[in-house]
Amino acid sequence: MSDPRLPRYQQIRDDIARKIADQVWPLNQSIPAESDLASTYGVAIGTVRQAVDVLMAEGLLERLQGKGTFVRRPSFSSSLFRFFRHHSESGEPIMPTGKVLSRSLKIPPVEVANALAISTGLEAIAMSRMRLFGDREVLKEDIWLPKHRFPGFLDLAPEELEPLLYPAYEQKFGVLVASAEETLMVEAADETIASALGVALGAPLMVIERSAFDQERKPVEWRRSYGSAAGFRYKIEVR
Amino acid sequence: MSDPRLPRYQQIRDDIARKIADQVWPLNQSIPAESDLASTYGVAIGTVRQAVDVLMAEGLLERLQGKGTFVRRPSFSSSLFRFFRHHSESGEPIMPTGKVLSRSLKIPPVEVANALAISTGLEAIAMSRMRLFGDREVLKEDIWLPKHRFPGFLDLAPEELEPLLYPAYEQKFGVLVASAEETLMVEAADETIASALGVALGAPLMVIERSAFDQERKPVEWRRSYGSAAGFRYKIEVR
DNA sequence: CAGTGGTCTAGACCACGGT
DNA sequence: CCGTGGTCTAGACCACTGA
Repeated sequence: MSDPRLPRYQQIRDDIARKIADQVWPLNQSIPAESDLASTYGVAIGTVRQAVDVLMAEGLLERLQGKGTFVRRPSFSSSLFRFFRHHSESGEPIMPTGKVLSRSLKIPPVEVANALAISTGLEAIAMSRMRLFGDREVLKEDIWLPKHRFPGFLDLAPEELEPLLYPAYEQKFGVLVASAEETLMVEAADETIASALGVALGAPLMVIERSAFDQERKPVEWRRSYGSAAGFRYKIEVR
Repeated sequence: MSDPRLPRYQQIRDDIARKIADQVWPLNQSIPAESDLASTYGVAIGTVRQAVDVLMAEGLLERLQGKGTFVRRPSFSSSLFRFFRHHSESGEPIMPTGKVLSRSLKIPPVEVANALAISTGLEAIAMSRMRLFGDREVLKEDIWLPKHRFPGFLDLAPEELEPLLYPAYEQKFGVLVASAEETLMVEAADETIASALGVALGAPLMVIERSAFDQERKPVEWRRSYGSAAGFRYKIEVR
């Protein structure tokens, strides 16, 4: 299974997590009943429940009494789009889309290399991207990826990276973004950003730096997003 | 105990939570061993562990193997000061202080009454406050409290509300802030705010609206904070 | 109704901390 | 060494879901 020095329930957690990652148990489907798992793993049912508890806390599983235990994806991705809400005429939030402008290998700035936990001076994948609400350009993004986690990334067709990146990370490279840190600040628009977003030079910009992590909390992406501060709303639950 | 229709472990959770609130088991001290609790409550040890699991997830208890289970306070209050970081010359973050400018009873706007879950048209406690880093005024705050949770609030000496409000809420009124929702947006400074904070008229302001909740998720405070967007940094962990 | 997760029992032994 | 929490067992019965 995994490291045999770990507690049984951790080993079982790892095994279930792998089966989910390998889509042996696909998204939104139920996994075997806890009593079945207990007998296949040869442990008491309480031990299986401990493993499932951990996976529930991680957002990979959801228990529904009387129905079963279901594979879920952290609702995370939706929560990453809390900001820059633009509403349709009917008042519903619009799902933002993304359009990749360029991709290349570059040596990242030191702070990016640190954020990605790669040695300074080594190349990484650099990507420039525009986020759209409908046909309105609302967000310009500079994105960096550690190239060892994304082999062949530059060879992908642009369509494979649209409309959203995180599903592509998961399906093409098995990289699941499970958590992130965001830092928000306000800056004045310089000329390139102003023209890209169609705001006045010097207009207040909301700038969001995000470090994204996988489930082992290893960094898998760093990005910096720029958007007009007008109409910006960022809602967050604290603790 | 509490509602006898609830599962035993929930009743035990409530009883432990009450003993913590009443300081029968004070902050940073250990509570009785799980085996002791099991015999006093007359349940199996696993049931006590379930109750403690819940309280751990809520941040009220911390287990230390070999030592015991200790009463903690959600590290929350510190996390509320992530924003507007100003650094001393040595680079250490400075703890902000607060100075209450005025307190009175007023009828709050509808959206505040809703946020506090009180009937519209009823009076609430209104408070104006300035936040300081050292002797620099960096944040102006308008705060609303439901008066039934804070009897005698207007009679407190101002010193009892300084430097921080949440410890005063807890010690004087037994109101523990356990979670909050914050919404961030950027606005232009009007004349009163501009002069209060010493920024130019129309300068970009970071505006933070916060609804604070107790452990039953009942609203206990609503506030709106204004600060200059220059130098603003807000760091948040997502999911 | 059968099958699922939710609660609970009454033990056992292990790992860690401090005396 | 003892006392703490951490892991694990092998059952039991309850509550909910859907056929």
